[in-house]
Amino acid sequence: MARMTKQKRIIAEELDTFNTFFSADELHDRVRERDPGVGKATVYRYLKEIRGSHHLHSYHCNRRIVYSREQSNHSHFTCQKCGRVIHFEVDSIDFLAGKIKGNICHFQIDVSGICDECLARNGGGDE
Amino acid sequence: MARMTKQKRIIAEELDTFNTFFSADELHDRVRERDPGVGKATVYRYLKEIRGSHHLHSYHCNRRIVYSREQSNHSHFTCQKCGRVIHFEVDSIDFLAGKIKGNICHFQIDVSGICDECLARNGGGDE
DNA sequence: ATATATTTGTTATTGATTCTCATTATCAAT
DNA sequence: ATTGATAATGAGAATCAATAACAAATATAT
Repeated sequence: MARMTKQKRIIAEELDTFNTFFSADELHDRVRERDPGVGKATVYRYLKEIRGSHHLHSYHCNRRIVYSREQSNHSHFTCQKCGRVIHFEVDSIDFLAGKIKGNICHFQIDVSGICDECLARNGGGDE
Repeated sequence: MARMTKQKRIIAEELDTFNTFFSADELHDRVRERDPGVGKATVYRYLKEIRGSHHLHSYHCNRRIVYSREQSNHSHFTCQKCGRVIHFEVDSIDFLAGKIKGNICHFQIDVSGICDECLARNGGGDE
């Protein structure tokens, strides 16, 4: 069973200062401002420990793990040519009805394709 | 402008032998069966070159890039506790209407939360 | 306070992807 | 067929977030 430690307390408190998405590394930076001795492995371990609870949600974005305190439906469109990422929000999860067996912490929609600008430039790169 | 080469031809042909999702590494393996000299960087470069065309779609899954020849709406639910991944299909993209400015090659929905089994085991890991 | 199981920090690895750069190949125009 | 400009290649190194290993330090129940 998990034990509370000085390090975890600091990490938990600093975690609470984020209002938006953050990475393990960003959190580690804030933690080290208070205690330079805390190793990044400890941060990664703690995040893994509490993710999935209502305190922390995690998901993938551009091959990295990203965290947020609030449940979110942050979704994005990525251009496969130029790599540009455009965020958007989806308000309803009705389309998921009946598909998930479990407790949904959050969802994200990942759309990829060719953005308008790249389409204008070379017709979509399919020539 | 892109030039056709012996290597690209082999890669393109082997790519066609996949009926489902595949990774760059898996493709590299098949390519090397025909020409052991083809480097992995060439495979990665070619995939990057043609992805987004109607010949190849790419998306992320668990911090890796995965490819498919067919457009797909392959979506999944990942349990944040046990890591289990459950795939499902979503038939309509009506809910994306008006949100994307560009040409949609494919989309995926990434749901995360706690699966039924983990919920039964420890109530969601939030204690 | 003692025992013991967990946690920590350091350091080393992993693993997919990208970069480097000298060499080679493509292709349009001679 | 030859050339020249430039794109492509292969081998290996670099990157970079995330993990693993492990000895030393700590927390909690007794």
